[in-house]
Amino acid sequence: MRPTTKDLAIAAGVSLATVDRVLNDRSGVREATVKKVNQAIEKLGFIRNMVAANLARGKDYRFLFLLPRGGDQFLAGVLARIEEANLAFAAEMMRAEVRHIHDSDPHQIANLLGGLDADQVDGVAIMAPEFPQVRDAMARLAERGIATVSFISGQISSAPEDFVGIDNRAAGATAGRLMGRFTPLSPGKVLVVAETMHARDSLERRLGFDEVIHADYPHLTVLPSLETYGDPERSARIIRASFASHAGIAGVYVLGPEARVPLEIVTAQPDRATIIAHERTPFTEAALMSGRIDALITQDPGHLVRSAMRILRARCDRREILASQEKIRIEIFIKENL
Amino acid sequence: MRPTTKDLAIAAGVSLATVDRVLNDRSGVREATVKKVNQAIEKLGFIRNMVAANLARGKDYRFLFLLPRGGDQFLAGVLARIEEANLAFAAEMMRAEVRHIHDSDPHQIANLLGGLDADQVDGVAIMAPEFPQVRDAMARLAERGIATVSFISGQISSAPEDFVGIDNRAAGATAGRLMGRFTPLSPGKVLVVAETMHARDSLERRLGFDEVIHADYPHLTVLPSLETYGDPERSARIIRASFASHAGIAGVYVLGPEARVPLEIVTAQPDRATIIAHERTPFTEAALMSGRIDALITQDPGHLVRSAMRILRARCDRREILASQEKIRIEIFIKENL
DNA sequence: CGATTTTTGAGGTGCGTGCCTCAAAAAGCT
DNA sequence: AGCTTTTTGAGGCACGCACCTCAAAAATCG
Repeated sequence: MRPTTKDLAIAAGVSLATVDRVLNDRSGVREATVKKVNQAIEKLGFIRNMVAANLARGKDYRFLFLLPRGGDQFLAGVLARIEEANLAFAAEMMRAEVRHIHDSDPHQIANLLGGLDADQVDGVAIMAPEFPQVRDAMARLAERGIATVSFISGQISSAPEDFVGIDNRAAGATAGRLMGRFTPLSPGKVLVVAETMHARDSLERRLGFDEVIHADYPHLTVLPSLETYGDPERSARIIRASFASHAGIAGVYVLGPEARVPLEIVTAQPDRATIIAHERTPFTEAALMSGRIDALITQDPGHLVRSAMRILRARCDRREILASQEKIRIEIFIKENL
Repeated sequence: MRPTTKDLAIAAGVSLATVDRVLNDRSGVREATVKKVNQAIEKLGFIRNMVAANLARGKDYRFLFLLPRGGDQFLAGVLARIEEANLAFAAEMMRAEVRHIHDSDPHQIANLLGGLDADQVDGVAIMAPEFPQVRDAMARLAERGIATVSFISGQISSAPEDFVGIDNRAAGATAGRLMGRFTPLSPGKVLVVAETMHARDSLERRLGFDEVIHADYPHLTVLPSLETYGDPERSARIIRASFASHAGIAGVYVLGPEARVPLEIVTAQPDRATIIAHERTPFTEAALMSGRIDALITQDPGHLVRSAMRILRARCDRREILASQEKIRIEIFIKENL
């Protein structure tokens, strides 16, 4: 049987009340007594039953996901997974809500964060571009006892353990490697399509991609990134223009999750280029199955969501996390392992 | 606030005792009353707090992993993950033990299963080859109220929801696709190395591999599988012999987790063949990083272990699982996304 | 209809912990 | 030493549920 607080009290030679004070680090306990209790914890291998603790406290964990308002399919998937996680984690007294933000309005985001109260929210997962205001607001949340993690797009300041998402440089490098190995050894050009290169994620992916191509596939020339700004028409126009002005495009790397327009244009070309895109959505999935996309570099939205919630929860409980479980993998999908 | 059993009792117009009888399906309640309570559950959206229930019951979940005695690095990784999971799941009152079996002795396995008692063990995850005796023993466990899942190597009889592991045909197909795309378009031969082709896993991987190669890469010839029987010397001998008698070996597919010997021989050849292997171990990882292996097809041991435990737990609680969380992915690793 | 059997209710105790109160003990100070 | 302040202890109630007992109510049967 696992030792309980009662056993602990006896072993430490103190009362239950004192054990309780130490465990929940309340004030009014001498250093020496704290030490006695901690030694007893060591000796007994006491593991606190957080489940009973939360029951007693009547506590449930309320988390907030701050996500961009944008409506791409990847984000829709994340939302769906949050709903799912709410069901799965209901038994553990955790629930998450979503609040949408304008990801180009740091002021609004900072305001929202500033308005959060520790007895309404226990933790926040934030997906937002980097702004000093946001970073500061996050720091102030921490001071008020609200746990935070950066979600998917990491704030540069955030420590690795506060970031839930993939290493985008490595993801780009992965795309680069596949591009190199999937295209013929003869000289060719590679098109890179992004929504915007102002986002750090895109920059990092591009960086990783270029590194690999330059180092190991010098016969490939990576063209300057095309920015669609999320506008399908502009997107179609600039991609068509690229094909018109460049002969021998052997590959296309789509940096973001919106691959529809690039795909249409590319597949309409006489010579079929290798296409590598990011994120698994109903669209990219279908394209992969039908052979229009050659490989997908993804991160699992379900894992992202659950991991964020588990990490926030661990922070609330001042617990260590199980690193191996929370490491988000850069997944490679081809038709066969979808 | 979530409704409690007390709310349920009021809503159903019965007493707490009756609610309790229904929830834990004890006898002595009329059909009509059961129905009333269930309707109230629906209406209130009552979710039973299993955490409090288990606290009250003083219950903890004891699971058993039955694993082959064999000592490959992949299995060692699984063992390590079980230890890890024991820490992570301690808070949820679950723990797992490992018992080793001779995977060629169905009698021993069936005996072991037959000797298990429902008040010592709540669930069992079994990794064993297919034998009728084992299948029958598993069925009898179920009758005695002990949950079971097949672990990694699926019993053919087991329903998909009782299997924790990957689709090996698809894994083989994935390897086939990568082999096809990673090797030159010129004619070549592909060596397949397995520990034994008597295991269903190996057969399925080979099957999936061949399907893809035959369909899409007819310039590649897949040679008959070489069986090492886990013997390094035999292994070295037959692989060397293959290289001696076949010119133009463009690729090597190592079906199992023991890639050391094949790798040594292959890298010693003048012409470097593409190597694809299974499972992530310290050895294969190092080989991938140094470029001696081109790609790794893996399943995450940590995920396998946790998933098995969550599924067994859900069975015990007669709960649905979150399918998307329990789906084991066929992962592709290259140097860049390791 | 009365006798018997089956259902149901009321209430208690315990699981491991949080959190509160009040009084007692210990420590620190002049 | 006497006083003040800080620590500590004892005990109780609560959380949501399991499980037990005993008696009362309802259904069933002949």
